[in-house]
Amino acid sequence: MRKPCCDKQDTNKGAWSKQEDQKLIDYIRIHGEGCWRTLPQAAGLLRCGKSCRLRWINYLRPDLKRGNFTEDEEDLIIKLHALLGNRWSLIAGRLPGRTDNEVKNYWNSHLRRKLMKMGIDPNNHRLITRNLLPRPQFPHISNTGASGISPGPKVPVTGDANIRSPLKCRRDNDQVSDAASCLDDEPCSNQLPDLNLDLTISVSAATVDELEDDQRKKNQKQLNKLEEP
DNA sequence: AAGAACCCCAACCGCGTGTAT
DNA sequence: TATACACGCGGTTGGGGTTCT
Repeated sequence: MRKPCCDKQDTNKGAWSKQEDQKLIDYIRIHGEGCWRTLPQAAGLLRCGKSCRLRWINYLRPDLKRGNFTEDEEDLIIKLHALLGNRWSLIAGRLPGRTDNEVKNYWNSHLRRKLMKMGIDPNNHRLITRNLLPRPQFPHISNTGASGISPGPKVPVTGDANIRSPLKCRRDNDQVSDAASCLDDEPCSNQLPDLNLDLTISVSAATVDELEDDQRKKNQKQLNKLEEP
């Protein structure tokens, strides 16, 4: 059995004090990041390593961009979410100065609602059509699966939709946005026209399929590049 | 003014993966 | 090969702040 990451009875929990923050900053300034398990003791902190790591990554890192998300960032998050699903660390990796936690929180508190207001299903980035769609819905797609907000069966994905890092393979039943599978399976007539993933203005419907296919290949290449060490 | 309801976000938790032994 | 450990990820929680009634 796996041991707990730290001796819980000897650690503080909850909000960090300024003194704790300072100790962590000072320690990392001198010794650098890493060895999170031994860091708390070495830095004189009564915290578990995990907690230190999270505090540093999400709050104390000097390169963090604080403040509201710009419209450009919003657009990018939406588009990346359509492509990558709930892979917050991957999405955050493309937003300099933003953390996965920040992006995840922003998605759950703002962007989900914003999309729903616009009549877009945030889970699969399709228009919410309510009986307007003549063609059948895809039976393998769950309405709740991709976001992880509502509990429900996780949908295993196949093919290109399951974009993975060659180094950091996620769980086998990892969740990926249905939009991603949508891109792979067939053209989505009700997909947002401006979600062309190239972050450019949309093009005529006649060429959307072609471009999507082309873009998919480009994106895959880029992702593979970015994932390389 | 006060309590309820809602929202936001920092922090925690459990689990999967990679690596050392 | 098997096991233990460290790390990183995504989902969830809870407390403080804000808005509503």
